[in-house]
Amino acid sequence: MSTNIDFIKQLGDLALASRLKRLSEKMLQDVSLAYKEQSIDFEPRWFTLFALLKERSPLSIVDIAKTLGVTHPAINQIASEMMKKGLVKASSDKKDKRKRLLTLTPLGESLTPTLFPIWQDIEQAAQKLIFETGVDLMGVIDKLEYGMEQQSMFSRIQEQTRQRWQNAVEIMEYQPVFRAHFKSLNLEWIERYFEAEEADIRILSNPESEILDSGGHIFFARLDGEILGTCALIKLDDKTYELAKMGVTEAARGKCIGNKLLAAAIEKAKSVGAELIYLETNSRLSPAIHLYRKHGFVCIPFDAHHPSEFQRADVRMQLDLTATQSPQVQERCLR
Amino acid sequence: MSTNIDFIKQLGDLALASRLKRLSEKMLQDVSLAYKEQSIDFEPRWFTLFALLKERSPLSIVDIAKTLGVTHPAINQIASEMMKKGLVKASSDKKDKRKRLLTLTPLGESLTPTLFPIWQDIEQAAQKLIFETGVDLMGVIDKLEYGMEQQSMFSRIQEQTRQRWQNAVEIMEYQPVFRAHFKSLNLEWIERYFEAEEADIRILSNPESEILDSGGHIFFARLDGEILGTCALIKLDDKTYELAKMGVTEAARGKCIGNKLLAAAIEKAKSVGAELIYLETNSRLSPAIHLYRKHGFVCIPFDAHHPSEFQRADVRMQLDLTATQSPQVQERCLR
DNA sequence: CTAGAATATGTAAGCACTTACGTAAATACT
DNA sequence: AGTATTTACGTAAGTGCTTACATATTCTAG
Repeated sequence: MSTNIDFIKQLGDLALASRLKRLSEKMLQDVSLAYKEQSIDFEPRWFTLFALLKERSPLSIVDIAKTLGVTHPAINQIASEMMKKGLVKASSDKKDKRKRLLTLTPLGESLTPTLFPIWQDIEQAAQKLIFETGVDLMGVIDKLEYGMEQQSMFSRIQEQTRQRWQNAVEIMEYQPVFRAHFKSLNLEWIERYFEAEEADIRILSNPESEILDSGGHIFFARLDGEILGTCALIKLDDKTYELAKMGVTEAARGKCIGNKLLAAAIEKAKSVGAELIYLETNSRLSPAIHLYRKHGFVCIPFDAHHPSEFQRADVRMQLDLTATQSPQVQERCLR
Repeated sequence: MSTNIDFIKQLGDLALASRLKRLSEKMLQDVSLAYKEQSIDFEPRWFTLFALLKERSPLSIVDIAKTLGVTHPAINQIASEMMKKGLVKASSDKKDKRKRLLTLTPLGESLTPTLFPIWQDIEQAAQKLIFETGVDLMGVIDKLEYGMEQQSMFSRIQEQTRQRWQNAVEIMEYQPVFRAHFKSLNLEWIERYFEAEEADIRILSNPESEILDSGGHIFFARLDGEILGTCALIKLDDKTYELAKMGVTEAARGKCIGNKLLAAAIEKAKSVGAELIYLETNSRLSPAIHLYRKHGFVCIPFDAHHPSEFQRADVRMQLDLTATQSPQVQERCLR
């Protein structure tokens, strides 16, 4: 029953996991057959536990599970099977009454001379198979395991997704048709966390006169034709701009839209010769503060004698554009 | 919960299957997480079926199972889940009423634009991970699959076992202490399949005078101190020997003991300058005949005018030692 | 020294496959 | 044409793990 797996091959790296699974299942099946053929009453899944107990025992259930990289119920189940066969026995730890310590029974120990030869056969068969591939397969598996330990497959996929989203997001400067978006995107977060103040309404209703006419800029993030985020750069003087009115719609969070908007604003400020970007925010907006930090903004003292235009402001930050950006910050912002 | 898997590594190639299994399980888990994180209602195990139906449909259950290398109940279960979600629909084949043909529903088709991007993310994440190993992993898996298709892991293990047994078997020439073994080993098979004849009793009871004194040889196979098989070489004339009285005890069949005994006998005959080995046997002893064939013996006509000493003889074979042995025969005998 | 957190274990249920087996339809073989 | 075999499929139960949860100890911080 040889199956034609060309289709699976054609799926490429996507089917990696499926193929590895099938491969391992077939191997374990064959090993099981080999035991049966020599009428050895031993299951392949007992092997790691047996080998571990042979080398160091007694060991507690959880210790074993950790060492073998499986969950403790798995060990529990395997151990109870082996106990039924009389290969393993359990005793409770004198010092820690929760622990149940496993050891091989004399019968278990006495099985070794029977098992050892067939293990050698299995190992050599595997070795020859691996040799045919011309690759140090165990080394490759080591590297795969190491790579996944460093960064899980899940996190790697996430990273790809973030990158894709970021590439798809388009940053644009203000156009009159975006006026309504500028207002609604900002009211969304203001009304969610605070209350709209008089200054909010004035600025959001008249972005041209309040921001653009005095030399400021407003940016919009568009994804698949939809405007999902905005932020403004208000000119304070020739060397100083204020970052304000940054908002990303709830549904589009996690797509790094804020990241890209902020990067665009900083880029623009640099290109028009600014030396400092200043901003006011609220301590409750920790994701925003985290984003500012990521881009190099640092907190400055909140001087109560110099009150903000906004009641909600309780944090002030700034970014010194004359300082050379640290490589770490640059790298972070690409994520 | 990073587990310290040094112990597993130490097991080497023996733990290959376990490690592959754990690796694939972790990957599939992470892929499942990635779907969930993007709130995509899709299970990793649907993937191959979905991709296959997308490319070519309709397809019957068994066809799909074969193409994807799993059993048909697996497809049945996956399909019924996907049908519950409205992604797949079934229709019966007009030509063959046994068949149930699967296709994607329009809803299923419409899922593609959602799925495609995340598949790309997964593929690229896998690609990067593989790249870190510095090896063409898919190529290696191809080779492993091909290698196991050529010869299953089971058969490879068997081969190793046979080789090990063969190496452990020790061939010795006659010593007086072996006289009883010579008799019992032969009576075992003679009485099982036939009846001991007068000539049997005479030869088995007096091997020295009947075989050795006239220039013959008797060989014994010993494994772990036990005598498990024997065979004799009777001198007919300076250039011709007869192979006879070959017997391996029932319990030790399958350990290639006969193979090694026969090889030793042929070797001895060559070394004493024989040009032909002749033998008589019975057609019911097909394993023995197969063994003789393996070593290059060929059947010769059974000339009834020239009767055998034994009633049971109905097959005559011979091996021409002057002919150069074909490489195939040589290779076969090493197995 | 004591409440709450952490740890070790057991048990149940779930999951993604498998094997085993039964039925219906198609095909092969006289 | 009629019977035996093969093929397609469904269903039930098994397998070897997992997650989820309950319970008993031990540790730890105030």
